[in-house]
Amino acid sequence: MSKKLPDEAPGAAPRVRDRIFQTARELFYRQGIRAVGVDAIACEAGTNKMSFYRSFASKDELVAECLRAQVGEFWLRWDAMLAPHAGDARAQIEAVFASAAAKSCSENDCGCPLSNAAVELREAEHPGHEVIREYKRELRRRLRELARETGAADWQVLGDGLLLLLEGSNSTRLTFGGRGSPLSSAPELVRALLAVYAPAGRRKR
Amino acid sequence: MSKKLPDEAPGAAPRVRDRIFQTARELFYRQGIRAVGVDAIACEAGTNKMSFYRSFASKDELVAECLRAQVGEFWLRWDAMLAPHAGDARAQIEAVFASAAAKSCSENDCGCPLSNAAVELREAEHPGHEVIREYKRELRRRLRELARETGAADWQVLGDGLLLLLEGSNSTRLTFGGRGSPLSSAPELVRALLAVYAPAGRRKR
DNA sequence: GCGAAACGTTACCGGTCGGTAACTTAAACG
DNA sequence: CGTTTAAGTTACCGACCGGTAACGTTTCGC
Repeated sequence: MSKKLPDEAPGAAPRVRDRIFQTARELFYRQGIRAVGVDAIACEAGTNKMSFYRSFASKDELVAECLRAQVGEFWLRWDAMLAPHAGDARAQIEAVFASAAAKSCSENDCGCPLSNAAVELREAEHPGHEVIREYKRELRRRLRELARETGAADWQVLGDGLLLLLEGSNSTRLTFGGRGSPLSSAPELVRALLAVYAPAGRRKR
Repeated sequence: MSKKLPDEAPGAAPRVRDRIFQTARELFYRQGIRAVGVDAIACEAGTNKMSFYRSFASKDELVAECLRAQVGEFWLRWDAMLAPHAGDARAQIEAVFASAAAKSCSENDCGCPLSNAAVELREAEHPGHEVIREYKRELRRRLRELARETGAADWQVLGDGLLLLLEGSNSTRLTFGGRGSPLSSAPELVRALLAVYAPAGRRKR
């Protein structure tokens, strides 16, 4: 606490660890986790492998930490996205899918980094597994909660439907292009599901 | 054509190339493409690396051929699955999702091998890319065709909805367990979408 | 100024990667 | 029989993998 951290100075070079971390997140997301070695990460971050291992115990630990950071930032954006429509679950759901559609339509989007990591990391003992698993469970929980707040009787099914549409949008992103892809239909499909499962359009409480 | 092929004899050892091919497909699917080396494939197939390269030009070519075989077998199963309900697009759609749900609920299922390959193979020049791309386009085309045959006015959107639900089911398979997973709700969600987009329940022609 | 972190540099380790050369063995064929 | 073909065997290649040891250099707090 008494340490003076010369970080956060605008224009100043960030600490090596942070540079490595951000570089790794970018490379992992764009090229895939298994396709990027620690040498490439360190080099791209403007340092070398030795400095890498001074900041991270292993590549697997770095991967897990990248995934944790991804989850944390995602929920921050999630909360900020739902806040303007507090109390209106229907609007919140539509905001989620509008945001997902917008992000996916942008160039250079590679889908959900957590889902992609689940495909790449198949060894059962990888430290990233728990991160992915916990994230997906939480995502399902939140979507079901939103579905419940719409007043839908079958809110579990509706929530799972939202989850499947969201995951499907992420999954198709790598093969279908941004515009004209099936995920541009997602917002309309969400409204269709809402029309079936929460037909009254009644707001929470 | 004058060659006598001593293959297909029941109980006889298949040709080396076929053994390698089937072994590779299994290992690629279970452990991931990048996680399996040609040495492991050859060894698991009961032969060695040299025999591998006598049958396949490179690992990338083997991967592409595995993906092509997967696509071919998938459409064979697809056609066989739809045949009993010829002329009834609604029943055909439900058959597709019932089959997908059944397969996903089984143990050891790892989702769609083509979607997984799309995540693992990010180099733009990989020969497997075209296979994946063509398969996904064809899948979308067929689902939209089925949607159109239900008489739905917005059959493009309905078809894309079916695609997203299917891809979402595949994507969630690696993180959520077989039973009680969101994909068990998929058949019910399909009926909901059909109720919205093809409410008359009218059959083709 | 001084000690102590933080960081850069070089070399190295064993292992595995995809891929190849050269040689041997065995079986199928006429 | 001899020839051809498929297949097994061994050794090897350069490159890269994740990870480490040892040693300089810079920078910062005190």
